[in-house]
This record gives sequence, structure tokens and C-alpha cells, in this order.
Amino acid sequence: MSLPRAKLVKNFPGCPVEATLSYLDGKWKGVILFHLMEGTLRFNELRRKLPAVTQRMLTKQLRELEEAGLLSRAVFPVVPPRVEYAMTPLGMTLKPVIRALAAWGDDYVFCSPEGRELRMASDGLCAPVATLQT
Amino acid sequence: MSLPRAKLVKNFPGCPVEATLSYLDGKWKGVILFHLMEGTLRFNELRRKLPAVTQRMLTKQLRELEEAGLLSRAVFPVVPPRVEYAMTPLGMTLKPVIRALAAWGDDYVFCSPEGRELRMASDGLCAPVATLQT
DNA sequence: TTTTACAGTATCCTTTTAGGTACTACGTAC
DNA sequence: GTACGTAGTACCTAAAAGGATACTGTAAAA
Repeated sequence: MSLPRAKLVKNFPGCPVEATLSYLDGKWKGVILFHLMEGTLRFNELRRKLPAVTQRMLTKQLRELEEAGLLSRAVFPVVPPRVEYAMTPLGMTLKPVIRALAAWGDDYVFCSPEGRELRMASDGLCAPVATLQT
Repeated sequence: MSLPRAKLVKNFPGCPVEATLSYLDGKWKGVILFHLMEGTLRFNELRRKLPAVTQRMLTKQLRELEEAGLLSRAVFPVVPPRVEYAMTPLGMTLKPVIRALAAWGDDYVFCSPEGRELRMASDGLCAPVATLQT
């Protein structure tokens, strides 16, 4: 059994956690949904919000989210082209999930140029700010 | 830039959603955490709860979760070996997130032997139960 | 007249993830 | 004396994800 997570879900139908994760899987889906929570965005607007994504990857992730029914793609037949991405009503239902993910990330994940680290808020909440480089 | 999601987080430090997802990434982490939410489990107990995982994969996912500090591994020097996995206090903080993921999966993801599908609860909530095979 | 913006495709290549199988050690049960 | 359960490790291969680069077409701006 050598299947990608999305196709494997049927093999653990008892786990709604994995079922949900399978839709958020893909490197940029989280950020994309995060940004679209605040409203419609055009392709290049999204691109500018994601520092390092390539066109290919952004297109791919957007298509997958669209295919799942989580967001809509509206093409305006003008030139230069105008394509708008927005959350569908189904996508909106993900907002509490995204917010839970964001809240936890804000509280416990600490990113630095060297990588990321997990820490309880109590592990020295008072000091570390002073140790940041100016 | 060709890095796994976990190592790439430093490139979008502004996105706590991806930061969190990077810790849940890996095909079995979601299920593992889901089961450990209810209490300590031994290696083979976990294995029996996951229908298709191989020893190699389970070990790998557990090690990654342990390294992140989300769960603990207690080895009892007896024979046959006894190793217990449990959530750490830090891991416990993930419970609301796991619950949000599980709730959304329960409400919107529908799994069948053919795959999985996303649907709003309103899309015919009354009928489909009758269409299930007995 | 060349450049820019837009929203992508197409092609190729590398990295990462996941799975398969076999093997370990020890003690107990059959 | 053979098999079983425990908790793994080692080695190899397949598949999927991700990335680099180049290319498309039109209209307006420089």
C-alpha cells in the first residue's frame, strides 16, 4: 500500500483528524487559506503574500483547493487577465480550524533564522524578547 | 529552495498555520495524537489501532513527535520490552487543535471505499443514510 | 520599441516520504 | 525445541511532492 495521504484516507476512515489534514496537506495550503480568510485575492496578490512560492506550486495548490470545493476561482475575460480566488461557503467552515491552528502556532512555535522550536509559554516568557537581535 | 515543510518554516515565519501544520505533518501523526489524547499507549497497542501502519513508519512518526517534545517515551527495562507513549504537557496543548480537526472531519468529510469527499451538511442530510448498504 | 504586468503551462530534475522485507534479542508458553 | 510477543533496526525501492527554468499571449506604459 503505497498511496499519498489523500488517497489513503479510506484506509483509516475512523480518523477524522487525518481526513481533515488530508485537505490541508501540501506546503502552501495553510498560508493560502489563512490569507483568503480575510477576503478575495487575485493570483499575483497571493503570490506577493507568499515570499518563496513558485507560480507552478501556487497554481497547483490553488487547483487542489478548488477541486476540493474549498475555494472558488473566478476568471474575468479581460486583458491583462484577472482571476480572483475566494473561499466558498464550504471553505468558510474551515475558519475555526485555521484559527485553532494559527492560535497554537502563535502560542507555541518560535521561528528563527535557524529553524523553528516548540516551547511552553511558561519557559521564560519574560526574558527572551531582550535576547532578540536589533 | 528545496526543503521539507518542517525546515522551510523559517521562510514564512509570519504564518502560524503552517508552523503548526509542520508538526502534524507526516502520515500518521494525526491518528497517533488522536489516540494518545485518551491516555498512554504501548507501541503495539498503538500499532493495533492503526490498521495499515508498518513498524518502521510508526517508529519514525513517534520519534519525530517525541523529538518535538509533544510526546514522551518511557522504556521499562523488562523482558519482553515495554515502552509507553504519552502526551507531554506541551502535547496536551494541542488537544483543542486536534479536536477542531476531528470535528471538521466528522462534519464535512465523508469516506467511502472509493475515497473521500467533502460536503456541506445541508447537501441532503436526510436521505443518504438510507442509501447505505446493509 | 522595448518592457511590464497578468495568469498561467511545459518540461525536467531533485528531494522527501512512504512502503516492503528481513533481521535482532530475550524470556515465556506450548 | 520451536513458536510467540515485544519493540524495535537496517537496507532497498517506489512514489509523490516540490523546485528551476523557460515559455505563452495581449495590452498598456515607458
